[in-house]
Amino acid sequence: MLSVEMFPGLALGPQRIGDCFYRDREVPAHRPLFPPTCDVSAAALPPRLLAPPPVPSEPSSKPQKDEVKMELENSSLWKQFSSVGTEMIITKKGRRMFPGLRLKVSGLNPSLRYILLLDIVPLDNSRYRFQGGGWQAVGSAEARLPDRVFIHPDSPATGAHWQSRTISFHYAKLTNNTLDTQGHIILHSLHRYQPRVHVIEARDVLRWGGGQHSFVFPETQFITVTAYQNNKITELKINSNPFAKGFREDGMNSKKQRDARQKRKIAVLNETLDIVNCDPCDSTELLQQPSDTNTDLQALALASLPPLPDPSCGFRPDEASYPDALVPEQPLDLGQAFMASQMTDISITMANGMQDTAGSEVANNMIERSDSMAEPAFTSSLPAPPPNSSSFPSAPLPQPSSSFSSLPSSNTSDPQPSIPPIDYPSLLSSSSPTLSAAATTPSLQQTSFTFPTPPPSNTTSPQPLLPSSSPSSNPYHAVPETISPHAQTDASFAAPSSTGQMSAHPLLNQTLQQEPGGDDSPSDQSSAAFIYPNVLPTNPDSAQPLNQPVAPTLPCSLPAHGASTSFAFPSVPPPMQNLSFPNVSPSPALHLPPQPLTAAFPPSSFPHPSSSLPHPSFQPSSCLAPSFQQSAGAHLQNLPNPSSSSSTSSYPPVEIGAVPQFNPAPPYRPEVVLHHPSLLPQLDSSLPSSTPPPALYPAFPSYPLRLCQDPHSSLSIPFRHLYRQHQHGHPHPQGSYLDMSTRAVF
DNA sequence: TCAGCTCACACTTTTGAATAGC
DNA sequence: AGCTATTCAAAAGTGTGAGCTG
Repeated sequence: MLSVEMFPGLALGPQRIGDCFYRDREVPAHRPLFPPTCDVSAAALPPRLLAPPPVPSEPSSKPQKDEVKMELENSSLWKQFSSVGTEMIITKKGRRMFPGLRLKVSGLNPSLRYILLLDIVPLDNSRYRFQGGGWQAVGSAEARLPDRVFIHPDSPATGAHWQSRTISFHYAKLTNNTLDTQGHIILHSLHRYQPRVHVIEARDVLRWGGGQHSFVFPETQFITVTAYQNNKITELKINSNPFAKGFREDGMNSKKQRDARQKRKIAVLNETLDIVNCDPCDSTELLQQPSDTNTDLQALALASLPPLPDPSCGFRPDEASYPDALVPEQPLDLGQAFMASQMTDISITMANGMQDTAGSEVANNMIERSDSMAEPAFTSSLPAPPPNSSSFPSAPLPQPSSSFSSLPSSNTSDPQPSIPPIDYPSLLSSSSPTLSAAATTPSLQQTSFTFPTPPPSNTTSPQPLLPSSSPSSNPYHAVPETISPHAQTDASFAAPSSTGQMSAHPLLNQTLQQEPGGDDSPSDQSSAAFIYPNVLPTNPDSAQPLNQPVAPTLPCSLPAHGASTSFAFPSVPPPMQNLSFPNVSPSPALHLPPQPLTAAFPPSSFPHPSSSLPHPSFQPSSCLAPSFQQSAGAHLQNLPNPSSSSSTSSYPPVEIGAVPQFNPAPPYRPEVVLHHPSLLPQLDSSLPSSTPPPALYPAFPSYPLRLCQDPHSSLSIPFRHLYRQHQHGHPHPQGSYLDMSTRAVF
């Protein structure tokens, strides 16, 4: 369990509490977001600790931030899966997600740089089992696994870059290997999860302090499995995934073809048997056995026998389609039989293919595009998923206000419909009218982004993630940024005085030495390594523009060319922040009430002096949704149906708390893995646990950006793992620190 | 006994290198 | 020599099914 004690840096200053907000473009909702992991602790805390969102003193000083929107291009495909109950295979080596997350983002400042992240959080505390044709919660979830974040290979890239193309996270892999060293996202099997996408404004590569937006698409939630449980899902996967094309009706690896191959093998074995057994009498009897099973058994039993030279002897199974059947007497028959068998398959295949021309082909095309196209054209025999219903069994978990109302899944016969209905409409009700009908609007749009921090559940880590900030501290106010993301805050790159430092990796240094260019064009991404230049944990406040939440610095000490340099992420996902944190006084802020409006992300600890600074203010006017304010427990299902509300320009505020995934989650061992090449170098096992001497790095513009537009190139490099301080690690005297030595680093 | 997991398998797509042609 | 198109092999991504484990 991650605790503030272990990660002092996790403790949030008063200002941090305001980092997380639900934001509505039209009617900005100003809500603190708390990570699921914090829900538990939050639940235990008195509601009073959750100060109401401060009234926006400075409405929309940054219009563009309010305009940030994200669409799920392949939402229709996702909905098809969700209607059945999406299952995601997880393997030890890691498995890609299918469907993949294909997104379109808009509203970004074309000239600003952004980092896109993907993380997956548990939807509830339940473990599921596929029973009676549906998923049902059968017990409590296992201990939460280390949180890992997948950073889009293109990160950081300009808003123009992100907006000019479809953003795909299909390279992210899921694994159930808790000891995974590849940087894959670790999940438990038979648990429900919800992917989240975060857009972090990066003033420069070194600093993540700009606007933060989080997006949740309810239809993308899934249950992890090691083997598909629902045949419908299997069918959908096969029909939708190009790599599974072989398993389609017309595929060479289809059931039919596999059976045919098996029969041929059997035939071969039988031939061997024939050779072995030359008894004419026996062969006659054998020929009369239509059962493949019998022949198989016999063949297997006799396969080991030494072959006999007499080919004339032996039986021929009816299905012996082996072209080279050794039956001189009836070579033609055998051949015909074989051809007939093959032709049957072929004819069927062709027929299927012909039929598929309109269906399968379209499906294939769609499938092929599914990864690249927004709208999957897949049309399956499966009943169209009810717009609002999900086949996911409702978990018998305490979901104070869940937008997932139990809906009659396709498996109406299921005696135990435990599928929490996924009310897309409700969640999508917030969809912006500007979005295409096919596009799915994220249910959650947070103005500020903070990574989940470990819940102070256990005694060792009961430290509050949130600042002890009292309402008076007005934690919900974002500290106005004085510096635009573009502005090169050289000063900000000054060596961090904070204890937490991350030494730059050699690769990083190399990159740094390279021409910063700042060109986000893919062509520039020759290097898979994306360097996050060392950033000084200096007070970002001065540099941060108003209305911008104070970005937490993430000081990490990493070896750089033998010389450790300071490397700080002003605002980094909590997991990363856990790497090393300056002394942060633990605050009771962690004790947050389990209000439905809790932020999806726990406020990350922010070591820098921002605490003394005014809280970042989120355009209250734009961030606070009246409906939310009125009823924190408002359920998503109460939200207007997207279809009906599509015309509405305003996004109904969505309570994260209402979303199952944001419900209290079991304690977990916080662990952050940045799936980005640039982070790899930093993961050297040689990383010093102590804070290296701070190094001064040039401003962001001067850093060469190695954008990984080519996923392959970027992926060729092992993901870097940034581990949080070990659970049992002891807090650094000066506060949090990166204890890389306690954990295996790859 | 059984649910869940691991692994090998066959198939497919993707990718990059090698080659040929202009 | 440089560029483009084609071919080929390797790598990686799929679901399946047998076998293993607790």
